Amino acid sequence: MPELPEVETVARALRPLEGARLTNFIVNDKKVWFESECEPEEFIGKNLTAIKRRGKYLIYDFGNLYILQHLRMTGKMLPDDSAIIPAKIRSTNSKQLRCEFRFDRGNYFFYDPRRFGTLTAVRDLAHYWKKKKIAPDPIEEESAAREHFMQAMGNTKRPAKASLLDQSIIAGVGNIYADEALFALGIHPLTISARIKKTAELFSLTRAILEKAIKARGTTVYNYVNPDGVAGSYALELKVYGRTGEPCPRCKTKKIQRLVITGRSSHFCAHCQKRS
DNA sequence: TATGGCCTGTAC
DNA sequence: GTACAGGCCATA
Repeated sequence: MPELPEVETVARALRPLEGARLTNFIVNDKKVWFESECEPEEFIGKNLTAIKRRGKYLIYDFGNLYILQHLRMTGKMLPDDSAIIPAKIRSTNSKQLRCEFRFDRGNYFFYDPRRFGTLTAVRDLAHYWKKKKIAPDPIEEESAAREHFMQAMGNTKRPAKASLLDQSIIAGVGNIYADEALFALGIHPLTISARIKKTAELFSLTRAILEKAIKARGTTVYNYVNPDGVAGSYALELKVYGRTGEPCPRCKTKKIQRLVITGRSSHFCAHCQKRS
């Protein structure tokens, strides 16, 4: 479920592990160890010096050697005694418990029912972001991210919705916050990106929505995401996402519509969000 | 640039 | 049973 605010919430919850030593590291699902520059065993015995984030990636900094974790749709980091992990999964050595981090300060499972999540070991972060075309983080590197966004948006004819989901244009935005940002500014999701006049405002508003969602500890739609088992509350703030058929909260006349754009569902108000 | 595939679970 | 799910990658 995680977009930037959810990943940030996870990073904050795991931050007490900074300074801890990784005493063991058990990979249960080989598929999780993706495009890595070394074997998992290389991390055993190392100190976790910092936990950072860029876009939707969690960064475990082991000092010139990093693990990048992507939670994709259903990935969660949970303490090994978490009640969120079903007993069935626990007792069958399911691959859904993708791996286990054992720190001298506590053990964590990477629990991921759909098994889309990944762990990637890298030595050179900057090189990795460049290779994967991940834009600067809109929260951590605001001005660089804004500059990049302005330039990239002016350069593409793709629909606004597709651009907001494109991590090479803005990092960390997924389907929920993309729909919310376009609604907040009254931009139709099919508007050609380069034709948007309020590009600067779109960046600022998207950033503001992400910040507000971080304060709410993220959005929880189907189940819990946070390592402490507490649900995020931003779902209460959603204006259009998942509200197909409900009256628009702004004009209160038209109903929220659903439209598939580049394979993903978009939610919007045809009255408040006109194509320019 | 758009499409299918990866996986499993849940809602209808 | 069918449709759908917050993301990304490989492929055409």
